[in-house]
Amino acid sequence: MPSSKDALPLNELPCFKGLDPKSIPELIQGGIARSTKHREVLFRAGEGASHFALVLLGAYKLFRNDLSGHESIMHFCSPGDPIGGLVMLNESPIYPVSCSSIGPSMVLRIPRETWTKAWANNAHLLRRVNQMLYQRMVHIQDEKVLQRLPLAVRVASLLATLLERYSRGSESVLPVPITRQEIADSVGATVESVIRLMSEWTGEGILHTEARQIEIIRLDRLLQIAHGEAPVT
Amino acid sequence: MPSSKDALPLNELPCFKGLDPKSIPELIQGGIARSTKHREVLFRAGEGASHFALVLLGAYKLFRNDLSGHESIMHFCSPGDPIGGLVMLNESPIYPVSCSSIGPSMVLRIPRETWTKAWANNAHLLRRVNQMLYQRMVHIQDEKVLQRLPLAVRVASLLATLLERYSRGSESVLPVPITRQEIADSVGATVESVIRLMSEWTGEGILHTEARQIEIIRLDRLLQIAHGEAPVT
DNA sequence: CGTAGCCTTGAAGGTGATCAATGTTTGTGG
DNA sequence: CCACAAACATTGATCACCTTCAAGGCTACG
Repeated sequence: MPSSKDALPLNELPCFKGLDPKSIPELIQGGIARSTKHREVLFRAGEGASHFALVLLGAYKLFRNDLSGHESIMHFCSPGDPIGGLVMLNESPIYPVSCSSIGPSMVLRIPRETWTKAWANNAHLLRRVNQMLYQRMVHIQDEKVLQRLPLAVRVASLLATLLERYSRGSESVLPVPITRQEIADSVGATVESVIRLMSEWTGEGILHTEARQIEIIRLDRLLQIAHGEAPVT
Repeated sequence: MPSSKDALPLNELPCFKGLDPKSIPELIQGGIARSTKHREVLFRAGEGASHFALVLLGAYKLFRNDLSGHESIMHFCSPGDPIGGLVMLNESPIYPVSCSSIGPSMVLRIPRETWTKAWANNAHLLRRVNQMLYQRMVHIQDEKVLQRLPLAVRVASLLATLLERYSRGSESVLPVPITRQEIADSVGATVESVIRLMSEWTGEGILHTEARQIEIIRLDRLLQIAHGEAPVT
């Protein structure tokens, strides 16, 4: 067992919160902490799902490729997020999405066996998983509602959401090195379009990018744009 | 208790399949079958979720409205689908979507109490619900992947999916009166664009519409379009 | 028989895609 | 530590797809 497991406050992860700490070892039995480098692939859509995982550090993206190979990003995972927890329910589970890390990251990789043994019959845990799934669902629905709105609205929404979810405290810098390509893949647009928008916003002092770290200087204005109240330029 | 409840083979609904038939009455305690007319609203996004429901007959759409009031359709529900089952897990649940019927339909409306009493601690049922939720998630992800592809691909995909999901047997007519506006709201486009496409397809003998019933004559060609293999016109 | 909901068609215009070229940063191996 | 490659960022020109706006027709139903 890797020592890192003890070092991390597992019982503070959202899906374990409130549980009897003594029951946790059972839930992560066979779990191995795995570090991944930037852009390293954890698994690919279509592979058999032999493990699920909990994000410990960094960030991961869940995505799929369309016919022409373009990536479509479904979700950005931050510490505490379960990965592949939902697919475990199936008999012969197959990952519906691919997963790769953004920046150096770490997951706790837990064999499916542990799921069937310790999770599948624990109503409390199942409700927890359900709830996280529900939130992810609402989130993806939020994005769908935005589908018809102008690109500026979608990008502004994404950035605001990421800032809210990722940043601890009142930090205004996204702690994850997200590229403009990834932003484009997430909102369903091209890099060029995203760049044009963000360049404009940088010029207006709303954003600032340094070493791939995106700083949101004027969250208020970004939210205005996200809500379609942007003053006509 | 309405007599219709006994008339319907509840134990054949996907979420009850395989359960001990004797346990079912407990699961639908307080449930009332409710008929709804075409376009009747079952609940609105933002309302407190006092009930969940199972679709018995007909169809329902789950949707949300964007800033400017446009509808965005998240899901079409067919018989057996649970409605609002996921949101039940929250403390003070609030519907994340609105729901209205398409054509005359019927649901079994079950009070939240029954959920907390009979469902919340039943691991088997929770897994079932989880699984249906999972499928809905995969489906909405499928749609997101299509987001960047041409409208023709998205509409063709939707029609093919609906046919597959809704039609019993090898029927080629969608048994639900879906309007072009609803198709547009589902794929994130305007009515006019959808009409132009479908008119063209009707001209080519792929589709046929009569009394708002859409018949898919050449599923093979529709699938070609959906897969981006459409011969250049 | 009139209204409401749905379908249709046309013309004009814009948002964002595509293509192409170039600059910049990061990472890697000799 | 330098050189080279790979990944990322940027800018401009052109063009297509789809939206928007407008007007009119069809069908169902109270």
